[in-house]
Amino acid sequence: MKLNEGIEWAVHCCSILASLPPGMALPARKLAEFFDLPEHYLAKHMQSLSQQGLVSSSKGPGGGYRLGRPATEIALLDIVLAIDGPAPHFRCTEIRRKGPSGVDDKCYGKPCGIARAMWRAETAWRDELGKVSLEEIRHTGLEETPHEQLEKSLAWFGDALK
Amino acid sequence: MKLNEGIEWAVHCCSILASLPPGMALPARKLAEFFDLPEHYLAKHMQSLSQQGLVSSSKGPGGGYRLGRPATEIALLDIVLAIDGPAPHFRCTEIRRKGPSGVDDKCYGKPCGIARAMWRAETAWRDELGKVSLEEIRHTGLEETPHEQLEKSLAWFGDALK
DNA sequence: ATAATAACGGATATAACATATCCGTTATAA
DNA sequence: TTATAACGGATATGTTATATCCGTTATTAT
Repeated sequence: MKLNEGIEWAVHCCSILASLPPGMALPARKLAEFFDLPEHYLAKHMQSLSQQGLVSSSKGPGGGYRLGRPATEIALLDIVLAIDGPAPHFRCTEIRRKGPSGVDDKCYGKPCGIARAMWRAETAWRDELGKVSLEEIRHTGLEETPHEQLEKSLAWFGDALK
Repeated sequence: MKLNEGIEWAVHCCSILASLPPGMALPARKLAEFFDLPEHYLAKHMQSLSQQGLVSSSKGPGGGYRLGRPATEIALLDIVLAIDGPAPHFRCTEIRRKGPSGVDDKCYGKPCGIARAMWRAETAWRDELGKVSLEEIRHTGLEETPHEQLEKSLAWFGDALK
């Protein structure tokens, strides 16, 4: 199993948006260029973020994306779910009911113990993602970005936002 | 993202094997029949379990699969990894290094904070799966299986093991 | 010995999903 | 009026999961 690559893209893009001067917006085109990503496909992911309210969008020249709420109030989990969708990764198909020994559906109460255990693990995963704020991501990212890259980025965005 | 359906199959099958009288083995054919699963495909998954030592196999008539070690010493995590493979779900493609502002690879020390956060969540997931033993799965399963199904199952396996 | 069973590995076919592009539409700013 | 940019829908492509089939080897029962 592999997580959607768009998750990595979306988190990085949100982190950039979190560092944007208030009032400014970045179009998907610029974000794609900055990370060397396929423009149209990234645009699709940005639309998913927009639908969830994580970013707000404005059309037309000078338009683009900005954060939909403060970076302290966006969890890594929010971004992951926006891209990956809300469905649990483990899907119980109730094979315990199938086959020659299965009995009527109404004999089974709660979901089977195997599914419950798998879902508990998924809850632990989500909880961990829920603890991380976009602000933390942004801060750590800034701290750990090489100086040279930081300068190049500032210059590039300076030009881009002209 | 969706987890391999074979995980559900494998855990259920292991749970059956854990209830098998010592010395007995069940062929993939019988397991597939019992859960109404595609025989050859299930056989592939059983081979994965075998490669990891979770089950041991014996060829020829009367042969089949049995647990490779006591159910108390097999974690749900072991089964999940045997089927799903050891690779992490989140794969960092290092897009931070790409694009016009990226700098030389050796300027980047540890993996980026986003990947680290994603991997922390995955560790939480694995930890939770590591806490659950096959013996617990088996016990819970037995307790929650409808009486009628239990009787049918015993009869069916009785015939099957003749 | 011979026949039947069953795991095993490799090759292949099919279905589902992720990845990626394209197009027409709408909104908006210059 | 023109250019920009988000948006939604349709489509193409690639990759992975699902599923089957085959020949081989080991083993048991006849």
